[in-house]
Amino acid sequence: MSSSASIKDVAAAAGVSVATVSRVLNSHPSVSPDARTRVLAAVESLGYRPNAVARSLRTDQTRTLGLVISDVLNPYFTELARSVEEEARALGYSVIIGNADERPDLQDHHVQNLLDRRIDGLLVSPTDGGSPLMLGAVRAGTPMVFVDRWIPGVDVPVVRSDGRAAIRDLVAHLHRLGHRRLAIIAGPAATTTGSERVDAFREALARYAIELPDAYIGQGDFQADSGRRVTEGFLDLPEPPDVVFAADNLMALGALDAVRARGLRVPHDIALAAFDDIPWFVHTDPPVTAIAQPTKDLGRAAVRALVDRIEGRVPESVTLPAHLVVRRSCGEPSGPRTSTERSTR
Amino acid sequence: MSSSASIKDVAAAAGVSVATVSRVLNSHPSVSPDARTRVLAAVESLGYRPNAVARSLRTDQTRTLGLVISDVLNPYFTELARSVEEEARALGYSVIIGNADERPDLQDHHVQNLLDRRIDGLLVSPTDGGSPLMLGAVRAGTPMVFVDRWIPGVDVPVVRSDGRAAIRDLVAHLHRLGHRRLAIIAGPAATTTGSERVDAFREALARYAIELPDAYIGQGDFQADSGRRVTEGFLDLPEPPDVVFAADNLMALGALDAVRARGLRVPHDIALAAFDDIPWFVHTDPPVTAIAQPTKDLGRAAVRALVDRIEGRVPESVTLPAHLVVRRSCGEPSGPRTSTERSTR
DNA sequence: CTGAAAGCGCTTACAG
DNA sequence: CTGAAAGCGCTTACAG
Repeated sequence: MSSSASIKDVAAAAGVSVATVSRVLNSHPSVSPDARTRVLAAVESLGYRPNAVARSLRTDQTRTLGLVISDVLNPYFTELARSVEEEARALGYSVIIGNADERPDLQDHHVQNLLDRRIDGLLVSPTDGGSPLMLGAVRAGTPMVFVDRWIPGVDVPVVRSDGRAAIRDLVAHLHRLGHRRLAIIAGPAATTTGSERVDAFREALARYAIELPDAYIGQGDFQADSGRRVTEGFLDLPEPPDVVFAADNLMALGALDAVRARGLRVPHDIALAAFDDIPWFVHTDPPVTAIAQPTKDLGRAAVRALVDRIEGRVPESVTLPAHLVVRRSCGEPSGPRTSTERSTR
Repeated sequence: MSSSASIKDVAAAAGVSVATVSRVLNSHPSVSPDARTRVLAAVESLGYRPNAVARSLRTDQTRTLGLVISDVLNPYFTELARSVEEEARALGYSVIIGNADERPDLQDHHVQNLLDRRIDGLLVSPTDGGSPLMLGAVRAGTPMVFVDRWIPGVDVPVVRSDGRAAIRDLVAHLHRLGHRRLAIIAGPAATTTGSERVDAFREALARYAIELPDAYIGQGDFQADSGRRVTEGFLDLPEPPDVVFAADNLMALGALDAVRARGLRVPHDIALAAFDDIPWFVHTDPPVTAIAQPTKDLGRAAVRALVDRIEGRVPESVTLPAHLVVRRSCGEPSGPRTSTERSTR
């Protein structure tokens, strides 16, 4: 219960002023070797650790980044969060994660909390089109970078991956396998990834003169339950689709649940593909064809952009390509169904 | 770039002293209705938000909890972290997560960082037997609670689940299916969950007069790669096991990778079971039999214990039971192999 | 009910 | 190279 030593205690023990202690702690050049030695000895023997709270108040920097993501339980965001933390640590920053759970109100709660704690910068993957709070923070000059999703019309660097080419590849793959009735489980239209993936899908279909009727666009929210619900709707259609493309991996999980609950089989009865690849997709029944993002690189790039901004350099937006990973959930890649265990990648 | 308003600005705008502003902000009873109204109006019009850093320095509390877990990428810990954050938020605390990645040095880094930031209390799932830093923090009186894993001989409340009964059920299930050569992929012996699960497994086997030879104990580290490596070793044995029980879900993933790489089939060639259940296990090929922990409840209980400790009440250790979820990865539950899609739970 | 003042633990011009 | 002093933005006895 020994309340920890303060800089005063160290100064007293070393026989110097607190200013000198502070200088050696911050490796300020003008300290005599003798003073330095005595201070270091005192620090050691007292087990002194500077109070980061006091330092932050004084210097007006917390060396902390805030990360507000849509859903920690989504393996994509978990990996993103991990990569963010690693890069931040390498650059001398800590990160506080806020989980918005796809709820704008929770997102605002976390943004406000992070701002109150005076984080040096904010990384956010917005759940919606931008609340007054978020827009206010941007206007107030809070260093910010959007990652994965962004808010159109707001002047903030964006680090994301472009899935258009991969979605074209996916549609080509599906078309080659003979699928013509293609449906999508979309994310919320208020998110960029929600609307972009639908747009890219529609454009890719157009190349084959295939329409994307409204009945084949299911409105999900990036969480498993919505994937389940939407898929049930598709299966109830007079003319169900041949393929369901889930705009994220959790909705794909929900789709699998729904298909299985009906006693149907993938890809025999209905094919499935997902945006965002995860390790488990190799082992699902069947292995799931997915579009993989360079998640680690995105996290790293986002932190670098934010730290550039914080430290007065010019941050850059970054767009990295995603790529298609073909497995067996849309049918056998070649000819009639065989038992080949093909693992592309 | 408007540097945010301070309490002084509010006081000036409201025509009162900063003390009065502070009082209304902290809902101190003795403030006149008139003063309160003027302060609130000033707060509103200036968009004032108290500086949490300054408040923390003054009150010596940050309303922040630290959570140091072994591996965020492990879905079990992700769910635990989420539950911890939810309960903490409900009680008015924020949480900073440190990811130790099963490395004692990283664990120490995070503990030190959290301590420097003066978190009010620490929740930890220790990666090892306890570093001098961790033991020192306990001795210094840092409010602490262990969750999932703990350090023997250290007087800190523990919130965890007891897998013994579930492991007995698992072994009974395996025995009933005719399996006699049972192997385990263990976690690090330095962790309690690492050693306990092996002990419980050995004890359960003893009830059937089955030995657990050293060759059937593979040393893993709770991460996927080790599960892969250990499983390869098992398969190379002159007499490979009938069943592999992975002590966590990531090592089970690695085991599946290894089995598939050999072109073998679960459960036909080798059966598989895992500690820690995850949603994907329903959809793997085959669905994986697993032991499920009440993860959400553990997170909640851990936060409550820690907050009890922080706020001067007496914290209690909590042990919750885990339970077996039978699926198809150990063979058909009844009679010869059928195609029944049984989903227990 | 209210304000002036001290103080939380630091850092940093300023003067020497 | 060093120390005294101011100040970061709050809270809280203390006195009135």
